[in-house]
Amino acid sequence: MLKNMIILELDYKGQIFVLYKIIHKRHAVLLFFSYSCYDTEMKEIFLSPYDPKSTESRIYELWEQSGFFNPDVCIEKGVTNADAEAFSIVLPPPNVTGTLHMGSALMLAIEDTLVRHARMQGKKTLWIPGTDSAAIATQARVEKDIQKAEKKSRHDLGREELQKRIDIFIEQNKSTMINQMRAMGSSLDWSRYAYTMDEKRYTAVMEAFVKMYEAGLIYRGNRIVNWDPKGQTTISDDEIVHEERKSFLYTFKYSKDFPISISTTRPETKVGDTAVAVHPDDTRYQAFVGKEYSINFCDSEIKIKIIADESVEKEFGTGALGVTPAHSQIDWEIADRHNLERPQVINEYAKMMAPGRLSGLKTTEARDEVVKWLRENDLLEKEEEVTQNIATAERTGGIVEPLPKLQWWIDVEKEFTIPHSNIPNIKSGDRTSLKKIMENSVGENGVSFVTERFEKQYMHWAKNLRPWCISRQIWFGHRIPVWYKEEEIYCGVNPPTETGWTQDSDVLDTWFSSGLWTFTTLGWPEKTKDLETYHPTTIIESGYDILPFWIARMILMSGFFLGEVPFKTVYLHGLVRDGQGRKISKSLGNNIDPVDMAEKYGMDAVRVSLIVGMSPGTDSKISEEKIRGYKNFANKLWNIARYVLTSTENLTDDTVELSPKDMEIKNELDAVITDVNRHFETYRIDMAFDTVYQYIWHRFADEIIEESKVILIGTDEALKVSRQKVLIHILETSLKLLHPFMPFVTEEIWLNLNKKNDRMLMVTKWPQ
RNA sequence: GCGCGGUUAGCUCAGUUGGUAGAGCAACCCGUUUACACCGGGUAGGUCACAGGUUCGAGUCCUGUAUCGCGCACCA
Repeated sequence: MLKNMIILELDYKGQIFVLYKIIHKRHAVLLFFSYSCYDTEMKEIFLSPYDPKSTESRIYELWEQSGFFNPDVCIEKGVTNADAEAFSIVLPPPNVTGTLHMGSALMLAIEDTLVRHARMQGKKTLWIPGTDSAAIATQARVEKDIQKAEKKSRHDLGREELQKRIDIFIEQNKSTMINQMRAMGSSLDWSRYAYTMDEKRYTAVMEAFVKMYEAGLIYRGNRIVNWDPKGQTTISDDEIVHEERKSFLYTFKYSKDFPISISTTRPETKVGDTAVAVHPDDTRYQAFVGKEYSINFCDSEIKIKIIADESVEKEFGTGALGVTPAHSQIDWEIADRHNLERPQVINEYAKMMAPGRLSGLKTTEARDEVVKWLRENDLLEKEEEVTQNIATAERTGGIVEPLPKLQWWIDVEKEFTIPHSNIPNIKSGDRTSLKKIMENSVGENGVSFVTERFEKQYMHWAKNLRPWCISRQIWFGHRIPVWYKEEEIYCGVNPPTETGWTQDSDVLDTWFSSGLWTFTTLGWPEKTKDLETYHPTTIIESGYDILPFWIARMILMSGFFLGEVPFKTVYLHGLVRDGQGRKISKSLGNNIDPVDMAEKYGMDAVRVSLIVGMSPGTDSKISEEKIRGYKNFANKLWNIARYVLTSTENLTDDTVELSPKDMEIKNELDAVITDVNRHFETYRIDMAFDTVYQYIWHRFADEIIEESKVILIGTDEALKVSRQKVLIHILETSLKLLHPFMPFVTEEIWLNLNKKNDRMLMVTKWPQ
């Protein structure tokens, strides 16, 4: 009778009225009669299709109230042994400026799966939640909002007022973000929540800076930096995106008397030239090496020395390089080797500082002006169109202008004595450097990568490590704990007590504090129990796009401050793309919002859709159809539970031995468990899920249950009871195996299996 | 330029130490008889990018080519 009916329940005067809509081909007939559920054994909840909406928040509340997200509570309540193996993950803190997107949803789904699995295995399991202040992005966002609403710049507001506005903005966004993480079902230990700018973390960052400064690894120096004129700040090499553009390569001479022609794509910088470099072996120019020329170039008096340097390629252009030390990274290094002057000719607003006709022009205008001048003076020899990679700032899109600036740097090559070390090949008390720490931390007994190719990428990056510029000219962030008074410098966690000191106005690169994240979240610089128990963390899980930014910096920082690696394993996931494999972008309008999708299909379906077909390090696809498919799976499971429940109600004697056939079925399930465990060990959770999914749907439901229908109407009592026992066993095991992936629906079924005295599914023992 | 990946069914992807090619979605056909139509049963669909090599045997290992993508560096 119940088949082919859509059941609508109406609660009326304490009775439940049920509307059955009987489907008969295309005709629908409505019947109306009352049906009392209260007296029956069967849980009325199973009469309707699974409804994630009414379930999920209720279940999450139950979990949270139980306290089991906190490993200390698990030990206290006897769920975990006090001496169990530790398993810890720090959540890569999502940016407070945004809402949860599919990328963070994937991250949460993967990590929660790993964490729930570990917890059920009886490990002391800690997953630390956090949010990130994302200094530059946040400040830019708030400034933009203020500019739009009030037509004011940050300078109109002042540092303190801007800070206040940012704080308000962040408070609002933080709760949205945290609620969305909860909606995902994330079993994060909220009692250990950390925010990158909270008091504890702030102090820790200050402490870290001071320690590195005292070790001589942080220094202030005038070097060439990547300056973003649009964002008015320095940026690191990693924040640069190269864009291909068409431009012209000009070949010319500085003056009629100058013996060598040079080529450039940026003629406007040539007023800052102090040398022409040629290769030492280049016979064409050897006679001129060492000569100096004074020239009036486009209204600027310049002095050009001809030098020989190995870095010049004979074959490129004319084989001679005009050296502009102040506005080119390579030229700056050449100037180092040859002790050249470094006049700055472009300022922070990308405008010319040169005298005469170029004075005050934008660089692009100056370029035209210089070319015009060259033509007028008959100095331009060649003009060819070339495609060039131009450096732009990732955040603002501004064209990066290399400039010399006084900034704070971390010296990655400088040697220091490491007091304590667990890093492979580095012993306590050894002389070492940050670069050596980075190179040695990865490999046997150190950090291992789930996807091998990222290890190669990492090593490549570590080998080419350069001085790291850590100061940023913005207002929101961890302020550099350095004070100046005339010629004196003071560096300390607390400001100097006497008057007359002014603090450095810059803040730290956001990756400086992020690098400390695995241990500042565990209480460092204090020697806490958490730090001892959970560090190094078991695994770091994040998108592969931040490998150099974050993973590498954490290894560097943890190595320096703790003498150990920050994590044992690196699991990097790919980008989430749309159903056709395109990048998700605003212009394509192909964004799929995880929270919207969860409203429609349930969070379990969203989580699983993200995990299926995702192998570590490879981009994955998400589409609404896929999510719908897994909603159906949740419902399938729901109905399996309903069937097992109704057909085992009268199970009386559970001492009966299993029939040979049922024994076989049980062994088969054990093989599935082994497979799933093997996949978990290699972090192939996509395959682990697929194994469970295939088993439940196509073996358990399609075959075993179908078979059972015959057995259960039969007359052989022993066979019947045996089968009932096996059905219950398979259902319970399935729920356990599935729980890390689909925590809500499995917990809900578990709670309705009349197992009131048992633990919640999230802390039952994982099948072995 | 240097380094690293991918190329397997119409689409998206698995394929763990070499041993008869797999899944999901889509397509097509059939199914109103009690867990589920948010379902079931079935059908069709592949020179595993190409060329060569190792091997009794290659999607899997080696060499080369094509092509798409990623990372790093940048040529002034």
